[in-house]
Amino acid sequence: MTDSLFSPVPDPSARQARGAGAAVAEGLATAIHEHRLTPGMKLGEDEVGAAFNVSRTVVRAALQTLAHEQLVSIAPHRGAFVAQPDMREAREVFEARALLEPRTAHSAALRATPADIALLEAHISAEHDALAAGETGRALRLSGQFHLDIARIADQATIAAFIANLVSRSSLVIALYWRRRNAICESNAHHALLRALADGNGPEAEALMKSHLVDLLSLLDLSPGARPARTLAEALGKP
Amino acid sequence: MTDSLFSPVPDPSARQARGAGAAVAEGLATAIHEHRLTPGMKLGEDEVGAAFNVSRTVVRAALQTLAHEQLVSIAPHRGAFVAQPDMREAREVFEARALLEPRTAHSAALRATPADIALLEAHISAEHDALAAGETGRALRLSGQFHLDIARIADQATIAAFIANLVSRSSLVIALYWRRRNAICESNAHHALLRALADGNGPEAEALMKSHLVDLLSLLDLSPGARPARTLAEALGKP
DNA sequence: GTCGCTTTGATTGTGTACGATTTCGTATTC
DNA sequence: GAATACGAAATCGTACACAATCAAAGCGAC
Repeated sequence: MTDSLFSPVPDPSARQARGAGAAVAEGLATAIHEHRLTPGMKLGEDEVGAAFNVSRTVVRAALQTLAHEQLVSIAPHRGAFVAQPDMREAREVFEARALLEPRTAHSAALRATPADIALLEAHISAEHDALAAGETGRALRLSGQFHLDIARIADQATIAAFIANLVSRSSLVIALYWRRRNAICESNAHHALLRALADGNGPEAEALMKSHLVDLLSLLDLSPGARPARTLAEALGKP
Repeated sequence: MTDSLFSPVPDPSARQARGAGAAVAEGLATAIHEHRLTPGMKLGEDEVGAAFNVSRTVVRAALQTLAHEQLVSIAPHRGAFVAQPDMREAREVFEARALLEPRTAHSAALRATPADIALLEAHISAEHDALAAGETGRALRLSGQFHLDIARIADQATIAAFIANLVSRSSLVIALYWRRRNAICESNAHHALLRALADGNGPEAEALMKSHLVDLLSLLDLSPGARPARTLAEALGKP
């Protein structure tokens, strides 16, 4: 059952650094980013190990890695689960992004080379294609990659790492608190951002990024009386 | 030999959550923060395990935790070493702090309760005492704790976690690139900050924090032709 | 029929053993 | 005499096995 989830690993040659543990972590992370693993799902060590054909030792390392990125939460003697950020954490994640990413976009606009622009264009195009093909999971992951690449262009590895963490967690937040399921077609913002970056227009890139993130936050349902997440609905509705 | 380094763990009841691994990580982290473990030192798994009376399994988990916080760097098949951030990373760490902490101080000033102020006062006092007693390591760690507590008062757990990471790494940067060894007596800045926080003066707290961080950065020796760190000098001069 | 306790099952936490890889010391050769 | 190649020791990476712990099922009492 879980084999079908993990076997088509998108990038098998991603990193083999530090053994196979990183590969497992990468596979699980992309599965989470693509919403094939939804918040609250249990990640049993034997189960994951069987899916990746590795032993529990390496699975444990991978889960710990993901726990440090706060993509999974480990309950002592209970196991690892895909994290379920509460509304407070959800708000904080986007607030932190609103604090970090605009200035990063500004820097990126001043440093972007034609090669960078081409890479971003390819990303947007791939995202569009995935969306057209109905693969909303892939589209969502590529959308995150877009933000991540901007941070990388800004050439601030430390802040880029923070943004990578926040983007990952945003995927969980979206899975839990997204309002309208089907409409993720706000790639206009990405197009506008790309234009500002290509023009080297720092202030505009900064403003566009800020408004983009505000828009994203406004599309979340963080009303105080909202559902306490679909913990049981998901856990019981799936198998 | 290493037993003498680790046995007097400052806070044995810190967290026993998630087994003993967290305790080992905490012990190593405080040792690094207090500059008792200096950048470049090797952290052999058996060695650390013997020091804490735990097996390699838990040591490995602890080292991986610290590696994710970038306090130690793990070289495949070589072992774990206390991280040696290069000058670029050193600059980035303080740039990131300058981006995050001022606004956090602003928020903290608006939310600080009398109990919070008392806690900060106690921290400053303890730092002063440690400095007077010649325990520069302890003083340095407490100085970091001061910044961390401000972030906690601001009630932004996500950003506070980032700041905690940056403060930790700052300790490594200071160990490597500090200019004048003996003069760390700039606790005046902390006093002024405390005053602004107690008065609930957000803008002043923000400005003070910013200038404080700029001062700290200016006290580092990040000239391009500086020494390539004291890797061997420290490793050979200590024992 | 429902609540509480006990037992059983499964899963995680930890320790240990074996294999792979690197490194350091030594001997050999140019 | 210096550089290189080889061998041995040490260390890390992974797998497996046992013990501790928790959750749920089974049973009994109210």
